[in-house]
Amino acid sequence: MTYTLTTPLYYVNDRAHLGSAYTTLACDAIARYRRLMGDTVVFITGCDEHGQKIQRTAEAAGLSPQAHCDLVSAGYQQLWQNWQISNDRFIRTTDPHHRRIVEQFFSRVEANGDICEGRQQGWYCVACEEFKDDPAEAKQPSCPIHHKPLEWRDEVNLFFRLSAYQQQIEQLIRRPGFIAPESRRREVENFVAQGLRDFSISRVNLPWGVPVPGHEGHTFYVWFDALLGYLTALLSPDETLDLEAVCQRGWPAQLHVIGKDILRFHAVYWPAMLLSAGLPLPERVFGHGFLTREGQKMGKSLGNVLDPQVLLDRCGADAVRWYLLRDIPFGDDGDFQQQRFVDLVNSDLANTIGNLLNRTIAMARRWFDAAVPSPGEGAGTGHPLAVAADEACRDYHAAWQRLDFRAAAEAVLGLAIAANGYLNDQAPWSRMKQDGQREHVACDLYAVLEAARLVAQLLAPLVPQMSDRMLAQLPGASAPWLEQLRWGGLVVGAPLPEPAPVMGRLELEGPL
RNA sequence: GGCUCGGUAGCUCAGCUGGUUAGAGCGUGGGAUUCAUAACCCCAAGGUCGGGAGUUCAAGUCUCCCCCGAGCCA
Repeated sequence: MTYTLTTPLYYVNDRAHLGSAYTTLACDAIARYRRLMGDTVVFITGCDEHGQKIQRTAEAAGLSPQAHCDLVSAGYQQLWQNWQISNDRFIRTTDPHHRRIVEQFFSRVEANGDICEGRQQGWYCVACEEFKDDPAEAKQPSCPIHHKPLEWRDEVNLFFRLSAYQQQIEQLIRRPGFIAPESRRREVENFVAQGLRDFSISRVNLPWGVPVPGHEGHTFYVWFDALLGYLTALLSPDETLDLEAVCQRGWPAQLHVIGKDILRFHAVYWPAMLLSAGLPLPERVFGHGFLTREGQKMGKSLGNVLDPQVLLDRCGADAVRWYLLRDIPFGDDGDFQQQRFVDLVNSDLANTIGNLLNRTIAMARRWFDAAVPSPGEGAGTGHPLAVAADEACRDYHAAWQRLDFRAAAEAVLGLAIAANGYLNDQAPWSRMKQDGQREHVACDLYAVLEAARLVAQLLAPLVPQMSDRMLAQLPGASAPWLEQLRWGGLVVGAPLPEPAPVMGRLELEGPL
């Protein structure tokens, strides 16, 4: 099947921070898992580049808005490339073909009678790109989030008739699984229960935006055009395809992964817009939590921002992926703790898993002519490690269904721990000193190597580079992943190369 | 102000419909071992389960109040 998933289209107001990297990493893991499972994946990410905030940021930097956007979005693309993110698309809302999609979408919505003119009056936060509810007589109100003064606006805007979709949205968010994690659903329910209000989708006197066709002087509100980027991303720039084609190109998305702060846009506004345009709705919206650092909010003022590029350069992609995916329950807020990060990477990846592979290959090479020993009859599916592997696989796949990376990682780890324990119980190094134990040892080593191979396979979506390094040391026939996950895939008699550590221990000097 | 989530070992968290000595991993201490990336394996210490009251034969698990933290809405 086709599995379309998206990160948010990141706003190019500033360069990427760890939060964006976290979302993107998580999506990358999901995309890799689905591909391995045989799905046709369309993994979309990109940048959202319109709006007054961008215009002002560019001005402040002495750049044209376009030049500013080019710069920042190139930074995102480079960053994802450095992280080896496997996105299939990178959409920019300033891409020329995006404008065509926005126009088409709008005309559908307008034709459906869902656009009306209205006067929008109130205090506006440019940083939020949002009207606030402060009373008109307020003196110099400021935004509670950005701590910046609000600006008084009084303008005629175009409104989208969100109120017309009250019942359909109520029904939608009641659908089990649409909003995930479950704990976040109530929040949206409460909001919807208060009654949906029409929201403005255009701004006047804002040149940096997509012009609204047929409405001179109006450009689209950033959120209206940003969400549509998910559709544009499905169409190639050189095609003359239009909105009609998105359903053949992977729409509806199976999953929107977003930060919890923009849940409402994705779970309420966006579906209503799609309903109005007669397009199918996404299957699921997953709002994950935020990351703090050593218990504190990351921010420029505190000077404690973790730069994803620095993190990558100093620690490597796999270490960071493992820590974030394995230690933070996906959906909850998480705290980045350097000591714990180092402890977990070293313990899980270097010691438990890396060393398992290393010690087993070393033994097999020494005593069995540097090749995979023959297990005889003893290492069939009834073998304790085969049973453990089977259980690990079951837990692992079940965890992925819930997007529970942590449980998936723990399932893999459990198999590695079982294999290490088995080795210690059997103590092949002692048996080799006794007569008549050679076959027994051969069988044990085969089973442990096979368990290590399965560990490597299961690690593929989580820590792909480490997985590759492990598999390069374990001879196996090439086959689809699900077949690779069956016990017994290791090729008897195949040469075992000299073991090389697949994950070095992290030794960080100074804070990240 | 209304509502919603959390507050369980140093750290991150499990603990279903209330029922034997409250669990796991990391960290810490000890032991065993030598195949291995001073790794692996085993054992141990460590918690009055935010505070208080109540329901019950029995509460981390239910009810109420309070304290702390996060969030949504006003």
